[in-house]
Amino acid sequence: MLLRMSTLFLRTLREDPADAEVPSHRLLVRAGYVRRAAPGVYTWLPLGLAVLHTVERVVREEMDRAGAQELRFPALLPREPYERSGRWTEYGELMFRLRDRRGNDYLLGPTHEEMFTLLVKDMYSSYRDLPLSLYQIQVKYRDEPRPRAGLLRGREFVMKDSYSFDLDDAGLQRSYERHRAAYVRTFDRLGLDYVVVAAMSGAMGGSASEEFLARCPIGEDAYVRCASCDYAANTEAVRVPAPPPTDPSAAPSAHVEDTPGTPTIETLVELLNARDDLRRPDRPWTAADTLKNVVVKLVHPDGRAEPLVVGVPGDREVDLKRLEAHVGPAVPEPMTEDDFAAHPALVRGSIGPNVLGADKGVRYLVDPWVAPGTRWVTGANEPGRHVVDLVYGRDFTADGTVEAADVRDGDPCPRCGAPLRIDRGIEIGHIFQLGRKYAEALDLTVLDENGRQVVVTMGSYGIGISRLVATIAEQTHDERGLCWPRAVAPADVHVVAVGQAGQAEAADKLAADLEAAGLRVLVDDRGVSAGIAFTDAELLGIPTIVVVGRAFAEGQVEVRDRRSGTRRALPLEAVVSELAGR
RNA sequence: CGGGAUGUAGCGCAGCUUGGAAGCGCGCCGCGUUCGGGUCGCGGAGGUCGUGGGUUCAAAUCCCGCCAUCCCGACCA
Repeated sequence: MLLRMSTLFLRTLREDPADAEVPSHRLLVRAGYVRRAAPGVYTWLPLGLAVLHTVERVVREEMDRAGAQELRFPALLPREPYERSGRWTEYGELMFRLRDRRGNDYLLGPTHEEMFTLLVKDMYSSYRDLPLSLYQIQVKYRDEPRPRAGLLRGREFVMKDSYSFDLDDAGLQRSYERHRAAYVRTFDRLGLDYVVVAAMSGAMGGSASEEFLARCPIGEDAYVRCASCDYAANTEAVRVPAPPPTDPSAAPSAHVEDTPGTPTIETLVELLNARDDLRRPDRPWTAADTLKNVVVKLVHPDGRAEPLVVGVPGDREVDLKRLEAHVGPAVPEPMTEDDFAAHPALVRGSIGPNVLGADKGVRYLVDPWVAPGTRWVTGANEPGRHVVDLVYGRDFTADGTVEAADVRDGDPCPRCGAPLRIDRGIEIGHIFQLGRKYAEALDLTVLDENGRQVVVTMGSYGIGISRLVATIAEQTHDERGLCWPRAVAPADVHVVAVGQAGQAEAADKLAADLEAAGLRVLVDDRGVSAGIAFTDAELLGIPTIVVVGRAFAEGQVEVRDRRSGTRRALPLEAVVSELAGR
């Protein structure tokens, strides 16, 4: 492959586009790899498409190696399968819907579990056909409420999705492990810095699930990692270890106290510490001794809304993202003034457990930090009064527990107790053990060796291919521009000619020789000034830059490494063997 | 959906406060010049000032509505 910049469909931009914030987005647009077509929708220009294709190829090779078979569904899908699985409703606004001239409903596929399941149901009916893994690399559509950061969160994006079909749980486990191994190989080959973390299965349903997160400060996912053991989890999926049980009989009976002028946790703690009769003998009161009952509105997919009260320690916030992972597909939202007006029993700022509970019409869940035997100060359901020494399990109970309190840097590891470190990442892959949810809904069964109908168990596995392009750019760029790893660069060598004493001709010949030696070559034959040629070469980010310039008169060229910036002189005739022999 | 900001030439922006002939830089076209880090000079092409209404002799500028985009929070590959 030989690309000449004089004819390549490319225009680099000197300035950052106004709508781009994160580095990968800015650089991919400036370097002429992609262009925005609509919010969250991008056009792939020749160089960008080359990178996309390379990433696809690596993914494809590893999926094939893992024994999965490629096929491809349409992006335009009929309503019916999604109606059957319940997702026509569950997916809500996130789904692009359209109608044909006859008034039939269609959608642009946000994911394809239904289609795969139905296809296998159509074609297979025996346990002898299993196990089976199928995949496709395809464009997905999701009407994201907020597309962001260029390719990182688009409304149209390229995804590799695969599905495994097994007769039993052990088979599913094997298929899952194969996919996991294939993902590790794929992301290693692409040169990514990533972690594998425990995840919630979310809207997909099912049980075990892990995410592959590329470490990156602008990532949208927060995860924790244990400093001492190998525990790692998305913050949504962290399980807080229950505090050691305390002896409730050691606590005095609960008593209501007048606490005027304490609208906030902070003022309440201050007052508790200031009152001689309430002061703790062992240590001062802190916000962590208070129980905060936060009201949220739980909105169900069918539009129904109900209040839900979540009890968390007063020094922590309710993390709506974590909460949602446990109450999905319902979505928790903050309460509005109107919502509070509809529930006069809930006195804002003073909500106590004795008015809560499913039996009283308001569902009440507590975070695991609120464990049996723990002692709390909390609201007494009227302004200016609080209950002290209220013991969970003795004085009040909830309808259940839910992991909802925010996770902090330094929180104990659920496995070994060492402090957790919190960090951010970009979700580049997600693997699920779906189980039988879709197979049951769509009636995918096979006959086992005894001739009995058995429901198939499934796994679902995704890689965000277009997102990977941006993620790699994000992890590898520097202040001068893109800086591709060799495995995904749109070319191997960028040849630049500067000067007029025959350099252009020599560069062109060198480029042709490099191509003949099997390298992918980009040559800057535009005849622009050296400054422009060098700056663009650094912006485009091809790993090796060869300069045919000043030293050409002595038969020398300069070979630069884009990443390290190192430069060395080589005789012109040695370049091909040197670079091709890499 | 809540909060913040922005819409003026292909791109990046000024002009708006205080209404009075649409500007600058980059890019693009032509001629010359220069040639290892965005050379310099001369001459050009290119704009319904997001949109609808209002005020006014006169609106990019003032007022009202709408639309769009970006950023920050709740969703996901």
